[in-house]
Amino acid sequence: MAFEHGFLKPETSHIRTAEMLKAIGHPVRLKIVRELAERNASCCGEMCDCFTLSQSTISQHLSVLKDAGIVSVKRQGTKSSFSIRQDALQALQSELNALIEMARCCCDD
Amino acid sequence: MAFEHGFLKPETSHIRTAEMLKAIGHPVRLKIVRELAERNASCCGEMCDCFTLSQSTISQHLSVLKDAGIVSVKRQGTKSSFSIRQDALQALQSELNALIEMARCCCDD
DNA sequence: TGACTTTATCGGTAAATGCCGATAAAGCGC
DNA sequence: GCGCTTTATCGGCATTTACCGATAAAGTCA
Repeated sequence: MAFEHGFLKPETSHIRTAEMLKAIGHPVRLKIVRELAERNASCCGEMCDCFTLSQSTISQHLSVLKDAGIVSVKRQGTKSSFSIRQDALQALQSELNALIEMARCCCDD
Repeated sequence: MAFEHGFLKPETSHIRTAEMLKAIGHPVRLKIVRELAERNASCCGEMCDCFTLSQSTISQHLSVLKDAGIVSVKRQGTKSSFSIRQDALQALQSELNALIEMARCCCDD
């Protein structure tokens, strides 16, 4: 659902970007992303250990991150292995860089 | 309410970061930020011209961005002049950089 | 097959969000 | 003071979000 296709209309990519930012714009999900970045990959149960929230809640947060394209999932046995999508973070990074560059050009500091 | 004090507990700054990301994680607000980055500064009325939304809606979006510390406001006559806070964007940038760096270290690409 | 582990999904609820029109507030110029 | 312009705030509404417990689904292994 996210990032499958290489081509996006500007406006669509704009919405995609907002979706990604929104996904990591929640304390729990931001922490999940950090935890994932610190390990190679992790499963839902492991993530649950980092929080006092219920398993279903964590699973749903992971699902939001997946739908936004921030993480990818791979089934391994009974577990689901989640890992960061670097391309997603880099897309956000270039978006931010562009904003900062634009702001630097025309906004007196 | 945002960024006034230099010292923040790690967890607090974590929440702040999420708040900023959430603020720009909305298509309208992301576009507002882009518009502001392209100009030096702008007022609410000018922003309204970029959208088909009502004035009160745009005003509220600007307020969200202000509360999150993404933009600053300066009253000028009857108008409010909004402009990007580069320090905020840069804070997000370094957050993202840190994440990408962590992911690069331990996540096989 | 059946017990077990792990994750996803369902149903429900309280709170937050996004939007609007109407109105208030603040600052001009006459 | 009185209009005028611009912005902020209020009340209300529909939708979304975040959370939970319960349950279903998928996989492993004896």
